[in-house]
Amino acid sequence: MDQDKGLEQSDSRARIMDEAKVLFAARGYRGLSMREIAEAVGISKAGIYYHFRDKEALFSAIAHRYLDALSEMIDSSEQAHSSARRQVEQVVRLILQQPAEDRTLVRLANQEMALLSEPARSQFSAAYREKFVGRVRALIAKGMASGELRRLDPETATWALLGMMYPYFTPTDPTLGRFPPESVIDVLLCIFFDGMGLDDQTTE
Amino acid sequence: MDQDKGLEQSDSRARIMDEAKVLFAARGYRGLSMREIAEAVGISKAGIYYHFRDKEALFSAIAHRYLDALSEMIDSSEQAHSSARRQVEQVVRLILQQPAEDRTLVRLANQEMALLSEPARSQFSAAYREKFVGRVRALIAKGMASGELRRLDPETATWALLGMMYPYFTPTDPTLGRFPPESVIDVLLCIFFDGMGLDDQTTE
DNA sequence: CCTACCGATCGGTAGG
DNA sequence: CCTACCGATCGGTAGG
Repeated sequence: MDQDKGLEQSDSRARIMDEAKVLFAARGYRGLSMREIAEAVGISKAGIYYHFRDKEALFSAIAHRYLDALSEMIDSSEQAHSSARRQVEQVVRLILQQPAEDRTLVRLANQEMALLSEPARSQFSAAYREKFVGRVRALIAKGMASGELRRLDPETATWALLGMMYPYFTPTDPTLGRFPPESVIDVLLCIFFDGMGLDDQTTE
Repeated sequence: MDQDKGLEQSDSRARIMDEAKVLFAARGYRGLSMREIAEAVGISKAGIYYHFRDKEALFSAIAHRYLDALSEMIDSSEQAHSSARRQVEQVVRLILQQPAEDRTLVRLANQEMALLSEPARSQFSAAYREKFVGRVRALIAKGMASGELRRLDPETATWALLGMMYPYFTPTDPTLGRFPPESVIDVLLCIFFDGMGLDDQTTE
């Protein structure tokens, strides 16, 4: 009985988060009402407030759960590959190979977080660095230290890499919203590691 | 007299767009009410509806005006430099040297456009390609044709370049929200043109 | 007839 | 978890 209750509660909570995740990704924080989430889940609006203190708590739970998923991708990349460059490459592949509704959470969490309260914002910001950006930065810095990568500012290089993935985090553009094919991922990695330049064009 | 009337109307319209631009950039489309815009401008809410059919028309006008500004940046880059590589470089510099409230419009327009009606969406999407993305793509394609740039997929390369600038289009991150220093712009261009790689790490 | 608005309020819906 | 609601505020519009 107690087990059943526990399972049911967790199940409801997870179902709310799963439904809301997709809807938030498509419509943004303010563009989605609690009523619509309730209808999608098939419960009453008050039912959501039983599992989550308010709209902000629901959104934050989805964002933090996704940070844990990203952190696990970095774990697996670190275990499967030895060189920093391969580890970075694997992280990029794992992120871009996610279904579109998951990929968009990177962008969503960061941008819509500006609409939340200060405690929620700073808490997410800290977790975002600790569980994801800081770890990617550490991989890149390690590659620079070992001589695999050029010694540029690691922070800027990290954001350049993450930025190159951003166009695939938005479902807005019809030609980009779907799964990026393997060839696109290869091109992005190729540009990041080897660049677009051919000749030395330092003079105008 | 007629001149004064005309100037006043244009002035009001421009002032509404300027105030709303900053507020939309900080709070998103749904996060900002017409009442707040009116208060910021110092007129009544009905005054805004005299100049713009509705909220959507106001947002679209801001987005399209910014596309024209981006298009002019490309014009000036094409006139000032001969090589495709330098032209691309100049476009990147002009975009990132804009004040933060202008830079964020790239991201804002694209993402919040999903909340608008289908006609507004498709109209912006077409103008976005015609006036900006398509022209950047053309510069990159020209560089590939002339042998200045590696022959990768031009569309993917364009989005990689624009993506690298995206982290500087969001005021969310405190360490990135402000003006990117010249050195950051240099690092981005360095990575795009020359890449991060040093050794050949094709084996695992 | 025109412009550039204002005070007040409409029908609905938000988060709680 | 539901039904039944609230204070407030939403985008938009009336007559003057």
